[in-house]
Amino acid sequence: MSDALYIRIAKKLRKKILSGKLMPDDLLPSENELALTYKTSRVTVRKALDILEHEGLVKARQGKGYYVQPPQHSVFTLVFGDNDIGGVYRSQEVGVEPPDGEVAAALKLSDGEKAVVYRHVLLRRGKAIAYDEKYIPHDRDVPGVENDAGFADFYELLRDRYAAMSLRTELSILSCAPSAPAAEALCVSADVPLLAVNRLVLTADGRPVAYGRQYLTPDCGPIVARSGQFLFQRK
Amino acid sequence: MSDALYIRIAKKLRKKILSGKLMPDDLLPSENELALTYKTSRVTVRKALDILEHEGLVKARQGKGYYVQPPQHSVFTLVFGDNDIGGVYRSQEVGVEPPDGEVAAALKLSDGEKAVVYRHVLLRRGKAIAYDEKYIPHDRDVPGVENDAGFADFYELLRDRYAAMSLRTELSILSCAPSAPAAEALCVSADVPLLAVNRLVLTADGRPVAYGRQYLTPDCGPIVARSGQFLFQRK
DNA sequence: AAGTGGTCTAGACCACTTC
DNA sequence: AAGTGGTCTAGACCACTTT
Repeated sequence: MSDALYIRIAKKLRKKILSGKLMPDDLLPSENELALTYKTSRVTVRKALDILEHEGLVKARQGKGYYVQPPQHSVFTLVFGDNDIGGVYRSQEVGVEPPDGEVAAALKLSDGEKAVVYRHVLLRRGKAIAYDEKYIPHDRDVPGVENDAGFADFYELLRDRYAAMSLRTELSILSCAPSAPAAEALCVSADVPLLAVNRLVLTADGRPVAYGRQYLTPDCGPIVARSGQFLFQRK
Repeated sequence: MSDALYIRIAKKLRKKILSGKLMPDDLLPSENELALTYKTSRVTVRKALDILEHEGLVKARQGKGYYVQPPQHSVFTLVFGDNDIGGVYRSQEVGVEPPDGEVAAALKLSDGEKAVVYRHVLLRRGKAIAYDEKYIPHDRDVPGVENDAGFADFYELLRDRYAAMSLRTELSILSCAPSAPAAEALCVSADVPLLAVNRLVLTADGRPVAYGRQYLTPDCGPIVARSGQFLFQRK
């Protein structure tokens, strides 16, 4: 191991925790003890412990010490792009419409307000496997209908109006029978169960700015999530 | 703000990024510049930048500087417990069975090997809203059938054999029509689309140790995921 | 050569917990 | 009072990138 010292210390402690040598709620050696053990400074030991704390393996309590945390078996990371089911998008239509009730509620539109709609069908090997609808509140000041040829994800569509870093999304996943337009676009009968993925895009302060619905056929395969929080690469 | 200095610095920089004052791929001031600006040491500035790097807002490049990262709009955090759909669990049956093909494949069981099965129905306000099956490879050495009265999650069932911290789980979410036993247990007809959540529990080195299937009726509501990585509480 | 981040030290003082 | 983690300093040297 030619890692930095604090990486090596973190690895050794992590191994003890993952192997069960240190069990949940156990107390780790104190920072001073670890500094003596590894013949280093307290600062370096703290860097190692910070890593484990970020990974959720350990929690520091002032005046007490570092405790091994019980595992978070209910937290999963799901990678699911607006635009990465895999396949070719074919634009179905773009237009300005009065939205249906679900969309109006999600976007908090009042009566009479309209939305720009982008509808696409996703093809894989020539077969329709998903149907995608995107709704953005219609704003007379903004040229609403753009990019009707290619496929754009939400953040491209909203780029001119919102800083990319300021938006977040809530996904809702449910099972449903296809709606009439979806059944037609996907060429499936009404009894094929589809996976519906609804996407609500919000500003940092919670105002809805866009709403999307995707209907996935069984050909898309399952949506997969892995336990553990997403960790940004720490070399 | 009576936060620590490094927290205050992180907040100011974070605000500039989220508001769009600093855009993706922009270069932040160097550590030395920031140390001068905030009249502090390089170490304290680094602590602030570390936070932003963990949040994925910024990335350090040696010899160059800190760059604002493009947003990760495809990464979501899903909280979905083995046992927290909400409601009361009623044990249906516990037994040792030859598993069906899907289960045998997931658990990599060879022909003739059996599995301990736990079946439960989840009730909410007296109504069946979910059906739950758990499979654990049958091992003669281990008392397989235990806890048949109450409901136990996977990590309780596996606690005696595996250190809690050493296991991870993969979820697969898909839409399906109910299987015959599920339809019967849930009292739904075969054309109600259900959400199926399959759960594969693995050791750290990838050996499967348990498999579960949950069938959720529309009454369970959608599965919800939020964009952004799960951040362990950093006070 | 000069500037950047990456690692590390040997202190200091504070706030909190336990005895 | 003694031990714990929390914050902060003022240096040092290294590796990498740019000029």
